[in-house]
Amino acid sequence: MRYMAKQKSKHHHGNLRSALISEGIHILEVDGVAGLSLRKIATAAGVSHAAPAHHFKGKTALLVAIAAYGFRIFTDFMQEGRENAGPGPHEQILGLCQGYLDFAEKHGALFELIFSTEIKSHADKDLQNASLRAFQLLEETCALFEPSRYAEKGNEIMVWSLVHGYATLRIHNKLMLQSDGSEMPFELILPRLDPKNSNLLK
Amino acid sequence: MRYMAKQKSKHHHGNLRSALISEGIHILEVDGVAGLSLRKIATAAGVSHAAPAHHFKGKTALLVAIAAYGFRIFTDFMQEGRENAGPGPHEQILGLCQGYLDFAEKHGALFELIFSTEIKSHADKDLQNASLRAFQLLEETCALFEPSRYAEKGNEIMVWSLVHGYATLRIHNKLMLQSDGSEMPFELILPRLDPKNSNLLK
DNA sequence: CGTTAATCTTGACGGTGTAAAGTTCAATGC
DNA sequence: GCATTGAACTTTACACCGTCAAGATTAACG
Repeated sequence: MRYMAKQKSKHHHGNLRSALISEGIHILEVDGVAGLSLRKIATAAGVSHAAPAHHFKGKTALLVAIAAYGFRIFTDFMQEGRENAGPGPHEQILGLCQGYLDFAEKHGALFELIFSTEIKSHADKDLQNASLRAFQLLEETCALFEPSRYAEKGNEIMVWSLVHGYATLRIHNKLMLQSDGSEMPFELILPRLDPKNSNLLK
Repeated sequence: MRYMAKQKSKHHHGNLRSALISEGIHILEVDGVAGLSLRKIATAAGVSHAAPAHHFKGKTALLVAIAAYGFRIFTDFMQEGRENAGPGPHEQILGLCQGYLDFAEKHGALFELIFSTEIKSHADKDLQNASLRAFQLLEETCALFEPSRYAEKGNEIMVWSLVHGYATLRIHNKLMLQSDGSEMPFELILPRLDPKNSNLLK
């Protein structure tokens, strides 16, 4: 259900594998990580509860595949955030972070899944590639700045830690409030970095 | 077992409630969050699987109690990190963060639990107090610096986000490496803040 | 000493992931 | 054209899980 097989049903189902991932993401957004079970996914895809075993080694393997897909959505959000931002280096990195935060807010369960210890510990190639691409997008954006004076990739890891911490704390913390009750905007805690080629235009 | 009741066994067990929390933390360190079940905790405490229901409303309530205890350990780690650091403001905040990171490393499962969405969403008073105390310790340390020019509590939230993001990313990411393969030290990404009363001694 | 209430046990229920065995069916070889 | 093969899926079963209801035990109290 809810998922239209692209090719006419060949064997019994057609393309169960991608359907399971698709249904998994859907259930994730509805019931959260806690409500995501293999049997529920299988039922949603219209197959018996043991059918997924022929496409994924176990529940974790299916979750890993879902997470890899989630990572690509995550990367798209960051990319889009960048494109919607102004051309300046600071605007660019801020836009990327805004995409980061938008994803965490709109796809909270998926965000929780892709950064859960159960998933990241399993060394799946597809997942690692998807995860790496996300970080590379950040690296590209950080390349607009002079590298950190203190350590190689210092800027990258500083920004990544900052935005990731901000995102996770915002999800389950109410500590991020200013005294007037409004939320602390992320741009106010992101340090300004030295733009590269700052001798050209300014 | 493994836990000695302090008072001679009164009813049947004595003080099941605290024993369950204690056993829960122990199992957590051995089997991780995924391996932590109500029945396992009950068995470890030497009672039947339904006994915990008389002390905690459900599994989540027990986990919340464990998390509250974990938050106090967490706060102790930060306190100790501060005390082991030098007297300067930057050394103090760095020491606190080091305690933060030590806790995340040595008590990874507990760290995962206390910041899990399942726990933090439940509004338990004891948990909130324990959680608040942790943040207050950070606020005290940030009081050694001039407040952020950009936003109230800007320093607090910046440091908290930074160290939290660094800790969580370090747990399940291998991206924090410099080109020589060594880990990026936290002190290299923590921006220097303006110490308060900087006109006195220097 | 009898009552009461808290503590804990026992048993049962539906749900979970996983493994084994059986069934269906498309593709392949002759 | 037809039997064979093997993949896809189903059925059945098992151990474990959280939770609930009912019963047993025992401390505390009048």
